[in-house]
Amino acid sequence: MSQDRLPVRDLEDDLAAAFRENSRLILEAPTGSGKSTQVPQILLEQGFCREGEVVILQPRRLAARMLASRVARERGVALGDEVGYQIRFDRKASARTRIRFVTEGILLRQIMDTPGLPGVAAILFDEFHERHLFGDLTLARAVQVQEERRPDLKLAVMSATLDRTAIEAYLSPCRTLRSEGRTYPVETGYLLPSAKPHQHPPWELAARELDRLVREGTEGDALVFMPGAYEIQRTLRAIEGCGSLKSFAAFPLYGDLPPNAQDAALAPCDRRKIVVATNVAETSLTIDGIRIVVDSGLARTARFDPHRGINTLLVEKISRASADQRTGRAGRTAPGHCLRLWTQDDHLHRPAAELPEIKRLDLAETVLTLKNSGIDNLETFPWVEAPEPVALERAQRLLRELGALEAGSGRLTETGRAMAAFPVHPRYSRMLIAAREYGCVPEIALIAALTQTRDLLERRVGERTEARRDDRLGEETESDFFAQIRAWNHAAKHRFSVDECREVGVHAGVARQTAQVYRHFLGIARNTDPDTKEHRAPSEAVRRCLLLGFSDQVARRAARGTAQYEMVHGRRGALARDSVVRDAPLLVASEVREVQTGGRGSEVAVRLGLATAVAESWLEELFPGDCRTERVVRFDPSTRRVVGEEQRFFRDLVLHTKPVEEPPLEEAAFLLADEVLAGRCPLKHWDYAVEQWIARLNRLAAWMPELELPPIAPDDRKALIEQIVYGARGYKEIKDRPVLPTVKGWLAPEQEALLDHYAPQTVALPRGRKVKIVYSESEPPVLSARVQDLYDLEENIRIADGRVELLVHVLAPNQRPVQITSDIAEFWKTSYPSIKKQLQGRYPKHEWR
DNA sequence: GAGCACTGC
Repeated sequence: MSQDRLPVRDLEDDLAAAFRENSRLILEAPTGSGKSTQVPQILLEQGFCREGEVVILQPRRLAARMLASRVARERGVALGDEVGYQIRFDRKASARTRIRFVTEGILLRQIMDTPGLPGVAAILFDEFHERHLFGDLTLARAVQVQEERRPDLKLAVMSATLDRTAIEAYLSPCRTLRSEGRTYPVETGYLLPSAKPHQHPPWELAARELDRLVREGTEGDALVFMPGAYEIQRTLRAIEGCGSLKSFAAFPLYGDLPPNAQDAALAPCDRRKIVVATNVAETSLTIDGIRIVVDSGLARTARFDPHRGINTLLVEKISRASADQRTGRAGRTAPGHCLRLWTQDDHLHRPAAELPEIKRLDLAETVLTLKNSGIDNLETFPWVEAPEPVALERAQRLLRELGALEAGSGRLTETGRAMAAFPVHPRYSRMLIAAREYGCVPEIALIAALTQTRDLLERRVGERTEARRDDRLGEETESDFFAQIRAWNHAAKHRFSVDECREVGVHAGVARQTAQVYRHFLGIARNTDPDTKEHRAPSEAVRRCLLLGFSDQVARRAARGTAQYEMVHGRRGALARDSVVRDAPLLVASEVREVQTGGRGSEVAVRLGLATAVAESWLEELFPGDCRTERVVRFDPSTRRVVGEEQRFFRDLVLHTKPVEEPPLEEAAFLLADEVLAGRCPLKHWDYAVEQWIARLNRLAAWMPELELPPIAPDDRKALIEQIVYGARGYKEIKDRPVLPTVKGWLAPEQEALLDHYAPQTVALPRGRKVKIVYSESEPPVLSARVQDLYDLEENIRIADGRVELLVHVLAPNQRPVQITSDIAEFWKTSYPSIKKQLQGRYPKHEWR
């Protein structure tokens, strides 16, 4: 096969020379330079592979396979002979292989298992700018290996765009070479500030601007980038409404789309076409014939918040590098156009590149992998870019909790070593270890496998599919995993038949991949424990294992009939809508994720997914040291009384509460509650509060000896109580005071009526919570309400930034989030004078209109 | 009135 000489071939001699002088190299070469296919061949031709193979790291499986077969074809050899590839569950390579394309996880495992890398002469890190976690780790480890025992090992970092100064410093001493690309020019435009892009939803802007480009005569097919499936659907609808675009064929394209729908978007089309896509089209998939790119500049980005220990998936602005990558999609076959739906000024304020994964993902698996290969000191490990200390600390804490690391030394335990054999998040490997004792290894292996692939169950299926699901799979309420297991078993029974899977809304391809991972996990488990049998374990055993893996994500339902749950570590969230676990007072969530809600994504909420119902007795059984009972004094806003309670805790989570008949030391309880509620004593536990009081009074006695306060011994509660109860403020006065005044008394009767009218049908909270109603002085005035969780006595009314805020105590009968958007102009007219009058007294300095 | 980008062992 004849072919044009690729630009990177011009560097042939430089490359060889650089590698003879130096063991490290940076190659900056854009799309179309031929670096992925030619550089390995150059090394082979120049004699670098006499001692071993050249390994090329690829971020994607498909790319590894395609590149391998292209190079094999160019060299006229059979795939798997001189040229091969290796990805998970698929290897076409042999002892004769000299050029091997691999994915990142494969090489990471290899370098961790056999650090000397026998038989490897060179490693090329392709597409390194994507900065995947495994790629980063592999490079760092390779550099370490090269320095410690393999000075002959050649390393090259290849990329289209790189933050070169940083990587040069990291690899120093190293040579840097640059090559030309082979793409067509793309004319790139921005919106003008007068277009006010942030005031319009991206789908409107995209349809409008695409319409304009087409009317102006721009040629070729169009690719529109949107952050997710929802925005894609809106864009398609908006395009339908555009006159000039009527003759186009429009397709959605995103990862969760069934394969045939994806193929439809990629296939040639007899009309001009518009593909509306997510980030899949930025790197993973190429669409022929694209000459117009319209970019919303947005993407959903996954992060792990190490402070709260939850994953987030929120719409964010993409970086400049990512925008350039998207732009390049318009110039692959001919000169093209790109329109960015943001202003040039906005562009300049965007980050140069995406944050590397190591800076934004959960590092538990990373830390376990490193520790397992004898890297104990994570601070001296040569990170390409060091992770956040808090993220490392969070990862180590989880590993300690799972029993993988020793509490004091931080060294790997026996359990930890066994866990590291499983290529999966340590939570699941811990469960796989526990499953041996519980006799449910197959179930846990399947559960772990299910989390490693895309979602097995199609989301938002119609009623008929739902009915067939119920009919053929049976009903499941104990765990979302059990529902998935049923679905997978059903698919397996029908040999992953696409038709049967479609009937019940199961992705057949996903089910098939899950089967491979499942068998792999089962194999590893059998290696270490040959007695592992396949049988049906009781549901309880499996659920106990899940509890072991996710004990820090135990959640208790806030109230009957709500989807709101309180979690360990003071977190809270709402159970996923499609969860089968209904009515469970106690559950463990295997997925905790913050997502955007509301039309413009203005609000965020934590969703608890992959839920499993658990029993309270299991907590006592598995974590006896984390369960305890405490006596608590609490203010009950619905009765406005302080009550004494006995609370049962799992760590910091209250499992249930039992009223104590006569609150102990009731008088003091009132006082303490008052202190707590007024925010002067931010405590809720009785004993702790008393201790605080003792400390405070002792301090006071030391500072102000003239008061002649007698010192109080820590156990002298009686003396303390007396001081509090008969102290200067007076017990009676506090006891009789209405602790939580509502704003109602301050309003005119008609205003009260209006509040009454709105509140019962609009407010979103369990009984007794407060709602914050905000009156804005904008034109027209806006009245909106939002949840206020704090019982804030002082802040019933206040002014901030020209807005008047009232806190209103409302009892809410339903659970729905609320936005009051009724016509309130009239209400404002009548109520403002009265509110103003109230406020003038309180805030004399404010200027009132 | 609503919930979900992309990979990899």
